Amino acid sequence: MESQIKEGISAAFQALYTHDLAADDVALQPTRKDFEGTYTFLTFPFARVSKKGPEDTGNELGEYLKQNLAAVADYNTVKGFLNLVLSENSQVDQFAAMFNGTDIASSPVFKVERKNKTVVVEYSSPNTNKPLHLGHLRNNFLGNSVARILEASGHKVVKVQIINDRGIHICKSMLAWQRFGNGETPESTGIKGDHLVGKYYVAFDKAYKKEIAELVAEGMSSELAEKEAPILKAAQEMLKKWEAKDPEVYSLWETMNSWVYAGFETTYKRMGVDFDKLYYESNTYLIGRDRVMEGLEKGVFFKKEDGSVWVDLTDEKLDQKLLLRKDGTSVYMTQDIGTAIMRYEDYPELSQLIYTVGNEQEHHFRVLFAILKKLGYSWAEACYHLSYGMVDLPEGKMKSREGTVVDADDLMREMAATAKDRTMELGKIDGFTEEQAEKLYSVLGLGALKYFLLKVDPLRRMLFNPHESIEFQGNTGPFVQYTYARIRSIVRKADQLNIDLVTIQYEQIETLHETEKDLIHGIGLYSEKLHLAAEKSSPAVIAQYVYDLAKGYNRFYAEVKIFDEGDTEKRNFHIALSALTAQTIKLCMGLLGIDVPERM
RNA sequence: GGCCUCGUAGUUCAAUGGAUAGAAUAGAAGUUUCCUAAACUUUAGAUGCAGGUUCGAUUCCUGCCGAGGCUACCA
Repeated sequence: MESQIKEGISAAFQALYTHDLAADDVALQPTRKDFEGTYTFLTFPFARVSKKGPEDTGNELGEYLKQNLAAVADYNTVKGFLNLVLSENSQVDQFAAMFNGTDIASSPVFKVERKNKTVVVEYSSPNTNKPLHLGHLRNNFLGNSVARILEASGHKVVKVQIINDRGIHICKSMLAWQRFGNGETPESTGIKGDHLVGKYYVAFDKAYKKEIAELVAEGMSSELAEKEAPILKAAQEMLKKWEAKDPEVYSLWETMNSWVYAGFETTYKRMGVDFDKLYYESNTYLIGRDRVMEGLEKGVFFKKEDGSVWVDLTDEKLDQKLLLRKDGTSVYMTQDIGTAIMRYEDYPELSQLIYTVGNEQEHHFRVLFAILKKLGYSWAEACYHLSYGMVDLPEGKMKSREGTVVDADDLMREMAATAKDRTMELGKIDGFTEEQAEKLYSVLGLGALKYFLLKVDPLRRMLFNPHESIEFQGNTGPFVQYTYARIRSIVRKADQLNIDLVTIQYEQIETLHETEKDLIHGIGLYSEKLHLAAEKSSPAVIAQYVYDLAKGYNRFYAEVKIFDEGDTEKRNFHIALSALTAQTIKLCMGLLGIDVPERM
């Protein structure tokens, strides 16, 4: 539809002003609600071409389109705004072309052109010393949704994560467990593995702070005390032993990590995210170290007197960066270099490598990409940091050591509980089995949470109030889910009545309700929105779109009698339009990783 | 100090340089005779401040004020 109009405007410029304006260069925008029309064309920039005022230009173009384009039934011009009113015929045609019964995949609007490109999308990538929290939820939902969006746009997508399983943080948990753990295990305590390990991370911090306080009391400066606290020294010693593969340390490390992985697995499953390939820092840091040593030999990097290895990025205005400590151990950057190289070796055909990581690490990734480039990897250009804003609480930033984090497992559980309360109040689970009801609560709670976190532009930092943020009314996941469930109810009824949606006589439908026009137009925007979302790596585009669609449907639902309609073809059309809307909603919610219920 | 984000209704979010700045929520008033009121309708309410570019600025530029992040031999 849109391309028809663009062609028409292009032709009009040729016919009226003998001016070349490629159809692709015609910019159309949606007509504002207060004016009649569907598409609006701005004539301000073309006053020079037409040698007339914007309003006259609009009138001339409008008249030409009305005469020569069947789709344009009428027009109106306000200042430089040419509003085009579509003919009802053309809109019915547009619907007929989009609707293909229940077989959505074969519908032209939803058809996907497979591109021969592989995109690697990284997300989650937690440390293994503590459980996942609210920040990880935004990360996982965002990365997973972007992967789905790219997949739906025709790319081959590989979902990966780097598991930060080595380093000083896990040594802290290990040390604390050794000293204070009394042999506790997830089995012995009934505590989920990731939470148990997290408990000892907190215990370490407590002991560390206590030691600092004691040293300061003995007269040491707090700055020095932070470095000299014996328990920290012991953790650093443990890291060295780990890198030397000391059997006792290594075995404890394997045990505690396995607890954490079992815990993460449960959480991911509940979140509805998964991965195609996992990378472990304990493997990649070795590659990173080798490549750094190679770079050192080639003179890309340099060594300081104390033996530490650095890269000089002052030419890129990025300062110097440490790559290997003087004791030879690796830092975060070292392993990230190795991870990137491994990924490229695993997927040499990749055209993009997306890192879903918070905006606090923007500097880190600028440095990483600059280093990869300096090492001569042409694919460094294909690396992209999908940065997103932090999730803040009303009292400020979440701090895991101060216990102000919102735990992912707790939050998901609470969401489902709220969904249950709400559903019970409304008395909507007649005929549900216990199992179906529980499933529904989980779908609704998770839908509310995912939608809440995804509807905001990723770049923005956002506020999460645990007690107020998640609603089930208005611009929310459950609102969209409810709209879907309502339509499914209609389609079930139509099935019972043996209504045939495939052989609708569209030529008998001569008039359309305003809400029907809006819906047809809205559904037609799907592929445009999908591409925009892919281009911007922004699920928020999809969330806004599907909300508008659902809202439009609810208006239709309230204003149009769907079954109670004398004209059989019209009735069938109402149902078909409902069915196509439901299909579109399901598809969009799928892009966000949100399930839709058949009943609620 | 330097670099990077961001300041929109009471609150949480929208707005490729375009019309009278959209939603949701909280507030006020309504809607239940096909289909699910987790819905629909009406109403009131906002661009931090000061300049500049433009026919036109929430959007681009400059300065100021305010919030956050980065600037680790943490990850």
